[in-house]
Amino acid sequence: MITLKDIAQMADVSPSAVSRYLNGGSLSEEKSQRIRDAIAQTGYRPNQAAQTLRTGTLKQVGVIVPKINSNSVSNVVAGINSVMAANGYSLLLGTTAGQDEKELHFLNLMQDNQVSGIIVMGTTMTPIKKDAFKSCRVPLVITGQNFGEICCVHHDDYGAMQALTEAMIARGRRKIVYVGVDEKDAATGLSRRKAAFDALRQADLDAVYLLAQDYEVESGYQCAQQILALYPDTDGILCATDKLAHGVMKALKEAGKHLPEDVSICGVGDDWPDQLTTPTLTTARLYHEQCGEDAASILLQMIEGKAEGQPLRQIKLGYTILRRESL
Amino acid sequence: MITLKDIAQMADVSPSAVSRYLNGGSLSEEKSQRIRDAIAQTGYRPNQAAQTLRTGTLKQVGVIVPKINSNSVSNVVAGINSVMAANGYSLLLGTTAGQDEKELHFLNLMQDNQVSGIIVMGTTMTPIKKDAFKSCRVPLVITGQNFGEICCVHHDDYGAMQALTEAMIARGRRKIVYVGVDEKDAATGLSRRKAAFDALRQADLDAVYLLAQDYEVESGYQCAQQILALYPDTDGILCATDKLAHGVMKALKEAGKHLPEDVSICGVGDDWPDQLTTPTLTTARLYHEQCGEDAASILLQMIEGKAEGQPLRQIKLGYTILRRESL
DNA sequence: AACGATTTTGAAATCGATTTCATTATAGAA
DNA sequence: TTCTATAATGAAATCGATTTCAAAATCGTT
Repeated sequence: MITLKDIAQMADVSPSAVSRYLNGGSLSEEKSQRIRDAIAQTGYRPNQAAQTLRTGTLKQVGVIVPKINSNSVSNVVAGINSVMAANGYSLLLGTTAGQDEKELHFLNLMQDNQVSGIIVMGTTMTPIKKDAFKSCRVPLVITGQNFGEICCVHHDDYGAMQALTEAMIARGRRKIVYVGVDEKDAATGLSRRKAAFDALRQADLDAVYLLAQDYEVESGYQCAQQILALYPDTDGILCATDKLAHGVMKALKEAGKHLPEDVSICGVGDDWPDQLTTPTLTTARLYHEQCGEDAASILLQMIEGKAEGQPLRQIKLGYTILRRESL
Repeated sequence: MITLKDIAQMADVSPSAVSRYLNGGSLSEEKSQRIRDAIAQTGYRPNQAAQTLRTGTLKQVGVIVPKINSNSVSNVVAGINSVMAANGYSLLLGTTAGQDEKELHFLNLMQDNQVSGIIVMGTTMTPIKKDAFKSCRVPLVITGQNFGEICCVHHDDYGAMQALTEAMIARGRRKIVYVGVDEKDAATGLSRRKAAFDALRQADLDAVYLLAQDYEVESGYQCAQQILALYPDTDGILCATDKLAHGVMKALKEAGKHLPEDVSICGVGDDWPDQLTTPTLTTARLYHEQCGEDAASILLQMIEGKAEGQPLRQIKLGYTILRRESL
C-alpha cells in the first residue's frame, strides 16, 4: 500500500508538505507540482482509517432500519442517500428485524465507527432505548415516528387515516371494519387506529377492529376471511396499509363481492400496484423519499453545527388522499 | 472519549494487558477482573478507526447498487445482509444511479475505507470497469450478471425467458411482441431478449421488438399504446419485467381487450402484485434473496481465504415458471 | 541595506489501538 | 534444590495520516 510517506519521498518533500497539498495550506508551486506527479503516478489515496483516527470524523452516516426490502423503507433510504451522497457522505446500513437488542447493537457499533450521525427508522420506544438515543454521542434523527424530545421527521398518520375515514363515512358506509397492525408501532399501528376510531366516534359510529399478523398481503387476506365469516354485512373496510388492503380486496372478490358496490376499501401508502387492481385502490399518499431527504438535511445541519441553539426540529409531513374506484 | 489507556490506568495495568484482555492472550485472573470492572464502569468501547489502522481490516463489506428502492435490489441486499450480519459484518452502501463514474467512485472509496470485500449489483461492463474490478485490492463478487473472469452470482435470465416464450408458443400464440429493456444491461436487457428471439426462431416465428424507456409501469403502458396502434392483431406479449407487463395489461384492458382470450401476457420477476391483478400475471420467479445470500457466502469465503486455489466461482441460480391466468 | 511581516518548510507529537520483544514470575521435572 | 519450559508482563514500536511549532525563506517598506 502506498502511503503519504512514500509520496513525500518520491516528491522529495516532507510528509507535512504532502498533507498540506491534500488539505490546503501554504505550499510552493514547484513542490505542489512534484507531489501532484507522484500521486498521479502511483494512484495514491489516503488511508481513511488513519484520517478518521487523527481527525475524529468520518464522512459516513449510520442508517438503522427494521428491514431493507420494504417499499416504504427503501424509499426513505433512497431519500436519505440522495442528500447524503450529494454532500459526500456514504451510508452504513444496519437492519434490526424489529429487535431492540440489534438496534442498540448498531447504535453502539456505529458510534464506535465514528459515523458523523445516525438516522433510525420506524423504531419503537422503550425506556432503555430512550436512554440510548439521548446518550448518543453523535447527532441522531428518527424517521416515521415522533416520541417528543428527539429530532424527527414523520408522516401525518393520524391525519391521513382521519381523512380516509371521513371520506368513507361521507360515502355512506356504516358497518365498518378497521384492519390494523401491531400497535407497538406508534405510527402505523397506534396513530392510524386512533384516527379511524376518533373519526368514527365523531360520527357516532363504532367499528370492528381486526389486528393483522404482519404487513403482508396474505394477512389482509386472512382478515377478510374473518370478516366474511363473522361480519358478513360489513360495507366498509379501512386498512392500515395498502398491502393489507390488497389482500382484503382479493379475498372479497374471490367471495363474489362486488367492489365497491358491496364494500368500500381504503389503504394507506400509495404503493405502485394500487392503480393496477380492479377496482383501483383509494389510499393516502405518504412522502417517503421526502421523509428521507428531510431527515438527512436536518442531520447534516446538526453535523455541521448549524443547529446549535436552534429549537428541537420535528417535521410532520403531509399526505394526499388519492380517491380511486375502491371507495 | 475513553481510551484503552484510560482503562489501563484505572485498572493499574499496562495498555498491553488491556489489549490482551480484549483480544485474548495470557493474563492473570486478578488483572482480568480489574480490567473487566473498569470497562464495565466506563462503558469503554474500542475505537474502530484505531483498530482498522493497526490491523488493516474492518468488518464491513461494500455493497454497490444502481438504486436501493427497487424490489429486486432491496431483496438482494436483504439476502446479503442476513449472511453478513450473522458473521459480524455490516454493510456500507453506495448507489450509482447507473452511472459508471459513481460506481468507480464507490469502488475506490470503499477500498480506502478498508472494507473486507465488495459486492456489485447489476452493473454493466466497460473496459475501464473491467480493469477497476480486476485491480480491486479486496475480494469482489458481482450479482445479477456474468462477465466471465469475475466471481458472480446471477439468474438464469436466458432460461427463464426461453421457457416463457416456449409456453406462449405452446399456448398457440403466433403474433408476438417482445417488450424489452436497454441492452446495456446484459441480463435483463440482452439475455432475455435473445432467449425470446432464439425460442421464437426455433419455432420458425419472429416477433416485433419494442424497447421500453425504463423499468416503470408507465413505460409498459406506453409500449402497449404503440402495440395497439401499430400491431393491432398481436396475440401475445412477452415483457422483460413484471412492472412492464403490468403497464401493458393496464393499457390493453383500458382498450377493451379481453385477457387472456385476446392477448396472452408474461413478465419476469414474481413481484408481489402479480396475483392481485385481473388476470393474474404469468411470470418467472427469480431468487433475489438467495442471490444475495450466495454472493455474501462466496465473498465471506474469499475474505477468509478459504477460496485460495479454488476455481473461479460463478453461480447461476434457477427460476420457476408461475403459470397464471394471463397466459 | 535593514527591518518587520508574511509564507514556506519539516521535525516531531499525536490520534488509539495492536504487536513485538525482552524480561520477570511461576510451574513442573529432575 | 536446581533447572528448564511456560505463562505473565510492560516498554516501545507501529499503523498512516494531521497538526503544532519553531526555524528558514521570501516579501515589501522605508
